[in-house]
Amino acid sequence: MIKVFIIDDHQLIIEGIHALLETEKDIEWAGSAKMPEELLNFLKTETPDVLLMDINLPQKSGLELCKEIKQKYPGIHIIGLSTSEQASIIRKMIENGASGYLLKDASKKEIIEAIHTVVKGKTYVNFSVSQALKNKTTNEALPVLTRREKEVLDLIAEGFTNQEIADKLFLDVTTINSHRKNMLTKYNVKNTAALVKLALNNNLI
Amino acid sequence: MIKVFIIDDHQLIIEGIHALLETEKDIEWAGSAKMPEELLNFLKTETPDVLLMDINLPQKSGLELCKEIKQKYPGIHIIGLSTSEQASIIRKMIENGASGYLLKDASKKEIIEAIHTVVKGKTYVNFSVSQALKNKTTNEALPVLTRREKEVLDLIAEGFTNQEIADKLFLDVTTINSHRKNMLTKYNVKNTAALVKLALNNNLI
DNA sequence: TATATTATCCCCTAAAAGGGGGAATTTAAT
DNA sequence: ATTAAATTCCCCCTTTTAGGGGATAATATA
Repeated sequence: MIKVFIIDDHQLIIEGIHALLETEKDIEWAGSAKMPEELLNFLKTETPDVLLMDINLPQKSGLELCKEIKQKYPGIHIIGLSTSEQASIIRKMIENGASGYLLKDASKKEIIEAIHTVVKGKTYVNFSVSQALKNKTTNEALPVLTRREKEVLDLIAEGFTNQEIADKLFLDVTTINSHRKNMLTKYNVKNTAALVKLALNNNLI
Repeated sequence: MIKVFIIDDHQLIIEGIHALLETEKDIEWAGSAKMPEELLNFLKTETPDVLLMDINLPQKSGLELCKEIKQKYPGIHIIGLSTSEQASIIRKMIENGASGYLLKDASKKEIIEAIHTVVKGKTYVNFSVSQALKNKTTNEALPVLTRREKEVLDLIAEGFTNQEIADKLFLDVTTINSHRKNMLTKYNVKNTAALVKLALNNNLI
């Protein structure tokens, strides 16, 4: 019997997957959690074989949680669950110890296949995901914002001008402008509007 | 028997809800769709009692689809399904003819209750949603983007200048600039960066 | 410690956006 | 049929951003 635990902040998805797996004879429902702490508490007493993990958790990022769990309990096979096809995120999940990655448009068949694959110690990614990984080889992981850049970009997105930001941060206008231009260059976008969109779509701010 | 149809772009959610409802004796699974066209095709031959609709569909906004369905098939009771707690969106769904609204963190109990409620002609919103509606009375509904404004804003967010947008849409630069300025005024934001942020945060684009 | 990155500031010019008006023509809704 | 809303275009002028350079000090990081 494969013991499967799920962490997802949406009750409906938990119950939906529970119902999906219930018909599988070799899969045992270990339980579910909506918050990272619940999961960590659970793991103190019990150890599931497979952990399905939504990577868009509200409090903690799935990436960090994945890393943490894998360090403490290396025996647990983690399958990331998300709507995101971002190659960079998927890669990072795998780097952080996940054994698999499923998009939420996976089918029942795929999720069961994934569970069976990872308990054997193999890695599973479903078709759409592997497509995403292939198609976006060029699409490297996005550059990271430095602390200052994030600070500036936050204020830009709130509608402040370079001058206003400079005043707030007690810096020169040219400094703010440099940061702005650096960000445009490093993310390869044409102007601030596109920068803000990219940043919001990728949870940079 | 209550015939329930679901439209959602995520296969896993479709199958999860399917599995959830399967144990209910008075609920019959009418089918599912991932795209609006599939749904519209289905409705040409059959008529479900309840339509569960994810409002964050990729192609068409749930709001429009809801309106369209209700006009053509007033007998169908629509329940909006979403992760968004935005009062403005929920209100608009109801205005556009939805009989209910469920967050994806609803439980099995709630979804079944919702189905039973709406077929009686009543309106159902789950606890979290009604809380959201109450708490955000101050949070007025955001102005709506007109079709043209949305078109322009999409292009602005992609990084095009007024001139480039004008060329694309075969309009004068001043027209695009007017739209841009109108949007700044109607959403009461200081510049394009803030406009893009607001639009993305509220699913306007 | 040597090297790379980050953060800060400076110059210049051209392009784009923003702020204030106004006005005519379509479209949609009552 | 008559409003109301949306779409289109125009003026003037100022502020802000973008693009091209470059330079120096402060932190990390190997």
